[in-house]
Amino acid sequence: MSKLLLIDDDVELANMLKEFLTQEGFTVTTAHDGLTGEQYVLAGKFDLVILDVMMPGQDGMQTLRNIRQHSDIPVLMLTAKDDNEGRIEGLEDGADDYVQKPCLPRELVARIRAILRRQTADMPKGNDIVVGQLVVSSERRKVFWADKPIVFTSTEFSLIEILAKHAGTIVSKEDLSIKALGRPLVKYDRSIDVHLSSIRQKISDASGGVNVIQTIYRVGYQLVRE
Amino acid sequence: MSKLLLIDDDVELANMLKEFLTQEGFTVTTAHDGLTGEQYVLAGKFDLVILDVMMPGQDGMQTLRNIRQHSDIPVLMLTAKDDNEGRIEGLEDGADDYVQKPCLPRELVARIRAILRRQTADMPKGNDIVVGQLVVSSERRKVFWADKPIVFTSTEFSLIEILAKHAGTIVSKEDLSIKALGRPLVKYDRSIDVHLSSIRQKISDASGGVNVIQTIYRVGYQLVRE
DNA sequence: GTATACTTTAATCAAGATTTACATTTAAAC
DNA sequence: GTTTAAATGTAAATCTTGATTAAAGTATAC
Repeated sequence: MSKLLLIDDDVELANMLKEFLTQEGFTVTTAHDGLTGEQYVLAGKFDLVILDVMMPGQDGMQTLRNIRQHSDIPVLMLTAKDDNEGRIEGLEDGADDYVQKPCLPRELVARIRAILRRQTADMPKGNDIVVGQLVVSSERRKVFWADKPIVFTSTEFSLIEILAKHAGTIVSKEDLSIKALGRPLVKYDRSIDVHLSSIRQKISDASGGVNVIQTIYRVGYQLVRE
Repeated sequence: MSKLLLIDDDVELANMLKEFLTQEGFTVTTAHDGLTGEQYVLAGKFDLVILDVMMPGQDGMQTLRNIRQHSDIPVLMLTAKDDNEGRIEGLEDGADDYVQKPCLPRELVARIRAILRRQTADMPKGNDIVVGQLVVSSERRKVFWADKPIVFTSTEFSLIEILAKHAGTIVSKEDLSIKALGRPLVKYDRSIDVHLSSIRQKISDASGGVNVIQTIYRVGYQLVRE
């Protein structure tokens, strides 16, 4: 069954949830602060993380960002009532869903199952993302155009990987910066533009002039399905 | 059950703890100074070390560093109240957790179990880590490429072991330094680079030109499954 | 002590990321 | 339509990080 990591400073609540989730057939590990949680994510092979937003020390948002530096694991956030700002912030930083605290365990389970289902549906074979002729292998960090390898640098790969994951939808430049470069976009920062330029060049060379990355002025970029 | 090594100069306290931990199902060996403790670590097959920071002669920090030269065994440190500096220093030097003295035996047991659980999550099957043609035997501290042994130094082994444990995911250079060398990465520190260079050379020689260690620029390294 | 194996530092080169600079495009205001 | 300010594309310069080799420092065994 699926392995969950529960990060919450409230030990009592965590144990209660753990008990309930275990009964539902999940394997649950708990961590009671953000830093420990992060280490667990890197070490253990979990399928999903449940992360409390409000924690002393390193809070949930920061933990989420740190986790996203290294891992694409689905994250479900536990948030205080009506914290819509945090909700939006978290979704931008890569959270997969939200549940309000205090929560009905049953709802929590339903959302966990929904995310896990979505996850496995998203990625059919291995970890390869296929968009038309373009194949992005997250596992090997390699990219192909119709089986022909394209050599990308590390940052270029991160960018095309993000675009490929969200193929068909628009990703903001801000998002690209945070997720691929690990820092927010500042004024006059042209890094993303330059990297995208190189990526387009390389894909164009490999494909014979195809441009799969579309610019949406003042909104972002999207990888188009041919 | 798990075998613990308790290193503490306070004979009376040590015996008390030993008794309690034994009742909890652990097998406990005691040492009353750092040097003796170190020898025990190297000699015996322990699962975890409980180490007092304040000891006459060689103190706990030094003992920890010495242990980390040769072993990745989990270490839980016993520290004086509010010694946050030492706490940070110790974590940087590779301690797995902290407990304040005087401590509730029950909390100690909980933390021991937490560390051991985390540890076993790291190593799911047997003790040999197999990644493609590469076999890393933690027990014997030996490495093979398709049954052909490769001779690694102690540090090289620690590095490839860590990478193998996290095969398929990225490990930061900072993490490698802390876990393999037992110290944080400082500016202009090229040690990890040099060791990785040697490791690559040896694996390449043994395999006939294969490079299994991938660099992710400014992020870290990962062992790829071929 | 001396020899040996190992680790770290130093130095150099190569690869990658970011900034700069300028051309071009876009959308809105007039 | 024309103008304008902001946003984007891209080439080149600059800065940062990684790879590799050799040399210097450390520890260990004999």
